[in-house]
Amino acid sequence: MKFRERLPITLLFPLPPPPARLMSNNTPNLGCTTCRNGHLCLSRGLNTREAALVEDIAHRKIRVKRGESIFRSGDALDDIYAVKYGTFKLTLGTAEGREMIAAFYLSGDIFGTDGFESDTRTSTAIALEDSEVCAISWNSLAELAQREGAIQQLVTQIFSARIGRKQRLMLCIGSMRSEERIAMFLLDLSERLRERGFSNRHIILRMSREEIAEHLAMTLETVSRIFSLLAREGILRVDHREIQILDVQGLETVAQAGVQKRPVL
Amino acid sequence: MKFRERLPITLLFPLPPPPARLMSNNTPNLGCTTCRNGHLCLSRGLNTREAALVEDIAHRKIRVKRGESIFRSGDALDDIYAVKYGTFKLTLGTAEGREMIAAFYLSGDIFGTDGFESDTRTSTAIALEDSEVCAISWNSLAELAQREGAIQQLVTQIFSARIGRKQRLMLCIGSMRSEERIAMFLLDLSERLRERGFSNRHIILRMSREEIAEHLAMTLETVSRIFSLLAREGILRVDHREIQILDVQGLETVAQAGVQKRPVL
DNA sequence: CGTAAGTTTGAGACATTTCAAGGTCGGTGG
DNA sequence: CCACCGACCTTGAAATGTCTCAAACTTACG
Repeated sequence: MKFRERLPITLLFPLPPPPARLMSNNTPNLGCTTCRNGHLCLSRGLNTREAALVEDIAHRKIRVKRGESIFRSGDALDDIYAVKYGTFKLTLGTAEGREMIAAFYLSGDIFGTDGFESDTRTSTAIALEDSEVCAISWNSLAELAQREGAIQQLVTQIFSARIGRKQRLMLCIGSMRSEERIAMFLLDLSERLRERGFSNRHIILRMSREEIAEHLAMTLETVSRIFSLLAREGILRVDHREIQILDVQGLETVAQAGVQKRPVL
Repeated sequence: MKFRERLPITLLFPLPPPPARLMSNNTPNLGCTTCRNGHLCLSRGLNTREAALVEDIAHRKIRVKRGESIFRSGDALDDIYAVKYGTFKLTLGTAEGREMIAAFYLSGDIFGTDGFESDTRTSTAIALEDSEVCAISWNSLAELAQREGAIQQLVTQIFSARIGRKQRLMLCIGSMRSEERIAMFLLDLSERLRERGFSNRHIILRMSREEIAEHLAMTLETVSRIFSLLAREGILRVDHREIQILDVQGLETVAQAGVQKRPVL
């Protein structure tokens, strides 16, 4: 099923597709320097010369349709990716069929950074909507980092931040109740949208209840119940995948302490 | 309370302390090339010349007593560490007081690799027994990696492996029941001990039930109950912190599918 | 209009936590 | 030496949060 905006265009999450003339595969080098994600992506914090170097190795664009994968578990590992526009999920799986979504990636996010110890993908990246990524040859980037200290530092930061993020998610899953996890998830998403220049109060989810559940280690029914609960509390307005955060502070409170049961009068 | 071996010395986990003459702080450069952890640690897969370069920047040794920390959340981030001998736990915490143990590190493990995005520690590393680490200045290592492709590759592998490990733990916590988690934990520990040349059937735990619980996102009571259960099933022999794996295959089965309730005849 | 996919809601089942009590071990001091 | 203490571990019973199963509903779409 194809997802369609049901409202007049509200500038939301994620970035709308660029004009059609840019949509062909192997677009000519458009450049990180002009990319709207520059402040988040691989050229973050670099000077013009350094950014140009990154630009040179990040020119390969790949478009994927909703539901298609960029890489799959078991694939050989050559590239890392930056989301140009769209959204991805990264799924982990075990032999016995347990599954989990390790992360969602928004425009400007870098992904595909695990599995270097075996040169084999251990996860699968799937587009949640029609999307485009910049593919960056890991060898080229490593070579570049070898020559350019600032770029090496940036790569380190990206890896290190990735570890930190996984750890926070782990802590979230391991120690929070479902309301708290959902609140956390929404606040995180909201913040990331804000960083990308969008409303942080008005979110259109690109993922299903089931995908949220798989990410936060719970069932889709529980996700649904929590959304309803938060809506009843007046913290959210929930209309299918369109979420409005009515009470940010309330949501933060829930994230920290769960919903306080109010005494029945 | 100081932990003491209660059995005739069985060569177990972790490495026994080196002879006393090596125990002073700032030991002269003893060298990764002669270190018994060489095959696991920062010189893994390097040739003699490269290993010597690593050796040059990894000469600083720090001893810590049981319960002391190597670094704490909020500290400035200068070094990464390799465990020379002993065991460490890495604890994460949130402002609201939720806690979790993100990892246990054994001899040869590298730790302290998160927080580079802000140059600030986001976790605390505490020794579970009297231990010693090699401190490696991150700046020196980065500089070295800049010149030596093989070392840069190794650093990448270490970071990437760290991400993979966190992901697997996340999957474990998110999708497994408590018996399965404990079985997984023991199998992982067993395998790591084997890699270090010790018995993989006979384990002396360096961590309390509570610490295992904090690591696997459950309560200490549940940990205790599962140990008892697995002992009743004949899979383990449990005597306080001394664990014998009697039935490896059985344990693997539990890790994959939990304990099957046998019908009451 | 019917179907499929996604979502909501309820009721009962279940795993794990919480609370509480008792047990063991090793160390310490009378 | 023995009694006591604190830290740690074990076990039970009740409480609780989440899951499972089931049904009904919505929306998109042929």
